[in-house]
Amino acid sequence: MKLTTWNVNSLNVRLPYVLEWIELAQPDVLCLQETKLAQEAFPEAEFATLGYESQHYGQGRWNGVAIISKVGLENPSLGFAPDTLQLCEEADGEARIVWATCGGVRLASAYVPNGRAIDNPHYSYKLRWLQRLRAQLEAQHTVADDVVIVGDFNIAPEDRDVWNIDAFEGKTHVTEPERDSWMALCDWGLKDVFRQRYGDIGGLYTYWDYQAGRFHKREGMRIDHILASPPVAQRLTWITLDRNARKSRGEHKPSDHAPLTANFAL
DNA sequence: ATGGTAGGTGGCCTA
Repeated sequence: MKLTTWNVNSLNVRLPYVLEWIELAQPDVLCLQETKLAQEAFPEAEFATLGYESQHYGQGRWNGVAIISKVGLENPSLGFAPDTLQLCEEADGEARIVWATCGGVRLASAYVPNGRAIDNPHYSYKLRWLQRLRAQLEAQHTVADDVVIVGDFNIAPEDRDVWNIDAFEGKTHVTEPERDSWMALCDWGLKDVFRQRYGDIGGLYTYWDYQAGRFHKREGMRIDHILASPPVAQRLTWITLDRNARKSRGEHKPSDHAPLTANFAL
């Protein structure tokens, strides 16, 4: 199974680019974040033409996540499961996670809240959101299951996952509570399969800010991730980052994130 | 120390 995660920063703007990329890369499953589309505005037919089923969870304006699959798409579920509500303080009205079973794997496409700033209420929302993700994992799965959570986590797990840790003093994405929330997912049993494959290598990023020429200066962050349960992670054959997709090409303007693709012998 | 850019929206917010 060839599985891709990609924060497209508006599927409305990016659709031609995404369709072209699908034809070139031929993923079995493509998980998107930041579609910024209302539920009814999702271009389901465009993906169906290429042989893919899809499940979108959108609210328009902001957020929006999708799973697009040519290896089946069963038991879709939008948002967090109701039975984990009691484990957290609040319902989540934002369209940030969608689940489906594709090719025998229980998959989630997730767009973790950004956090904005440490003193912003959105930061504590981010931490609670991650807590609830862990709670749902615990409530519904065991580590022996084939479970994969992919998406934009808005967390750089280690210092080498940003271009210069000193530039992040007092900033979100690298704080201890965020990294603790990340570790809680890893402690449950999920594996960061990019890190599994690339060991100690740093300087490999999935996101570059549009501002200040960050991409051209190679100043990025590794914040998009593929987390797999042990039975799936063991079957990783390769994982690759399409950095070229971050470049402008002719008519195409890029997302600020690059697609990350893992292949599993499934 | 600030701003730089991109996208959606509607007379700024989010990233």
